[in-house]
Amino acid sequence: MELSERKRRILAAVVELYVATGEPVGSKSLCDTLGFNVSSATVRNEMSELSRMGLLEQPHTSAGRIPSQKGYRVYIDTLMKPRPISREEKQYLDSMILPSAYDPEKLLDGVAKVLASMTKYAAVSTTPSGESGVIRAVQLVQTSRRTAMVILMTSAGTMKSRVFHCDFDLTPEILRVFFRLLNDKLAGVPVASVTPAYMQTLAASLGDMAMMMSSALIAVAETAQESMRSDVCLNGEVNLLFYPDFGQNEIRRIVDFLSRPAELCRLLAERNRGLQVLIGRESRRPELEDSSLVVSRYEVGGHDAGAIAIIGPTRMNYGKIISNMEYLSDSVGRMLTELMDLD
Amino acid sequence: MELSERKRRILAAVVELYVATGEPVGSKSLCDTLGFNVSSATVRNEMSELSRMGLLEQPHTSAGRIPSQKGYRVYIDTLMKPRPISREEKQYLDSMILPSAYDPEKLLDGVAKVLASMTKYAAVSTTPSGESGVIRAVQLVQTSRRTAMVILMTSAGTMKSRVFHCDFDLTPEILRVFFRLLNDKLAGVPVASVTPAYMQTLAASLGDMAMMMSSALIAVAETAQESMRSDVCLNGEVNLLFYPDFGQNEIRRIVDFLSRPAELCRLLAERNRGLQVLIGRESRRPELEDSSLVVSRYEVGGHDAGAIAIIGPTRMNYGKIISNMEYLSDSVGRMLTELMDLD
DNA sequence: ATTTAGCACTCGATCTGCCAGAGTGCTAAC
DNA sequence: GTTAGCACTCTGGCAGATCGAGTGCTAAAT
Repeated sequence: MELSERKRRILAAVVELYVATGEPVGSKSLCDTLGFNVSSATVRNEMSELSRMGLLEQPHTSAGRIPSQKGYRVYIDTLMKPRPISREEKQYLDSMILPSAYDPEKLLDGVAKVLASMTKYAAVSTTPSGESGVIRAVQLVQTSRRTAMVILMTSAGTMKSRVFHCDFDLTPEILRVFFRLLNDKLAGVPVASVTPAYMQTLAASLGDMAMMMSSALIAVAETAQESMRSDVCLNGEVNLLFYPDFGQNEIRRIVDFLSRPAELCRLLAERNRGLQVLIGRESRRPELEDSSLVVSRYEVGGHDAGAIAIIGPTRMNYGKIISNMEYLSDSVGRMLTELMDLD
Repeated sequence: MELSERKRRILAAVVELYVATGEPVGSKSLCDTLGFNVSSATVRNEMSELSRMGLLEQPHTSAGRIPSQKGYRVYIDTLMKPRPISREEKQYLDSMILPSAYDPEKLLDGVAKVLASMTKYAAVSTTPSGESGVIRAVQLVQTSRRTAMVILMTSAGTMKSRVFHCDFDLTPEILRVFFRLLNDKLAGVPVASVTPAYMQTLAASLGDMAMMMSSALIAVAETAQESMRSDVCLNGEVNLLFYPDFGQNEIRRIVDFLSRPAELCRLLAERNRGLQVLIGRESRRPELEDSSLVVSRYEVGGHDAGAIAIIGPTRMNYGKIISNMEYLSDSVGRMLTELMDLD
């Protein structure tokens, strides 16, 4: 599997040319573009060997070569020079997400937007999952005469809120008492254990209060449940339309896949920490066999929390994307850690 | 411009057949489908006259007829029988949006989602605009040692929140004092007048407090600013891909238009109350000349607040959509009014 | 032992002409 | 006013011809 220097350069050139133009690369144009001092015939021989090794393939007999999925893999792992992100790019990314850095969901939604508009691919992000977190605090705020808001913060960096109605006028006193009770009972409790059954027993221990505040208790349970869920933010699916790589059918399959948040979430969750590139079938999702996925997990307060990702044609400018996504997922983690005061 | 009963029936049948099949309707198939006791030749004569009146048109000489934009207009205004929404449909719609009825933005986003999935067109909704509202209350909640959340409610049914950081540990006392100050100064003030300049003078009148809480003041100003904005929720753009009515080019123009929230917002804002159908060029947007727009404004607490809309090909099943959208915008209005305790 | 030039071959893309089918408009009869 | 009949028009699909890009192989050159 050792490649000669010349083969390495040829493979890299094929990938880069193909990514740039979208057309199979012939021996002639390869010679022209990369000023090798060899003839097209030599290049042809090399290419033919790369084909035999499974790194290049031909759409049909009399066409040029395109990289195989294995070819892309070798390119990414050993040939591609990582292009460090520039100061301008950093500033651009920061400036796009900073305005929504006041709320985890808004932030991740903003990240998906900027990713989509920057890469021109489809972008996905998941909000921090509070699955393994414990309740840090519950807050109660009156929002009108008979409505109030429950806000539930977890140690995993989530913050969820919900408005509820009462059928009597709320007073600061009532809320204060109930606030004490709630925090006494719930602080430090793993969100995962706040099930309907748990709330039942909690209600029992509250006596009269539980009757009055049943809508509040329901709201608390719902925010707890919701803290465990990762929201999936999807953006820029339409970008995929403009790649000739995808036909009507591929598009349908991909869009259909993207429209299933649960599966998408699972796909992003089965990655390791850090950044990972999945080319075509490597994702083990038949719907994505013609697409590539670049996933980068982010951490909040030192713990793995969520992911950002883009999905595009296998023919993708990996170099540019990887550095940007690494920076972006770092930024997100930092901002959320700060926002949630977890540092 | 009076149409004979037979012409009316023929026009209606052409619209309905064309909407159903997407193919130009010929005299023969018209005769078959609608069991008129006349021959295709007679129908041909009638159709030819409808063409002369500008209600039908022919893609080319030897094709069947399709409705012109004027034809659709006549159909919608005078021929279509409003199909009342069924109990099941109501239940379905309610069940889809109820789970997100705890927050205005979530709700409108949910509405756009259900609209898109139900109609298979692109759906848009705008969150309530607080432009003309006054501040009902400002709430402050501690969310961690050094962070707190500002929540700002307006009489227009908006509720916006923002987390801010302090560089000292917050205490309930500080927050309580600051809460009193804020509400004294801001309750009843039109959100539109809470400009940076206004906050400047407010800060001046707060003395020491203003220094300590400058990040809070900024957060308040930002929530006020944001209360005035309508957020645009967009969903289901990809649905448009699957209509043969649109070619690559039309799709590009439409998607491009949809990606500009400001214009979209303006388009929805220039409508009257209630529901309106805009066929093709009636929207006065060249990008939408091949599409139709169904907009329905909703009210919160008795005042016009926002809109929901769908965008699809001119060839659209208007009857079904109109009744559903009327119900949905009513529901949204009701839910928000209740959520914000404005009834 | 590599590299190169030359050449026959393959295959997709494009263009052409052709034909069938669907639908019309018109005319003349009912 | 309605209908049957007919000539006419236009699209869409299909078959065949041609073009061009690119390959693989062979034999000569370095």
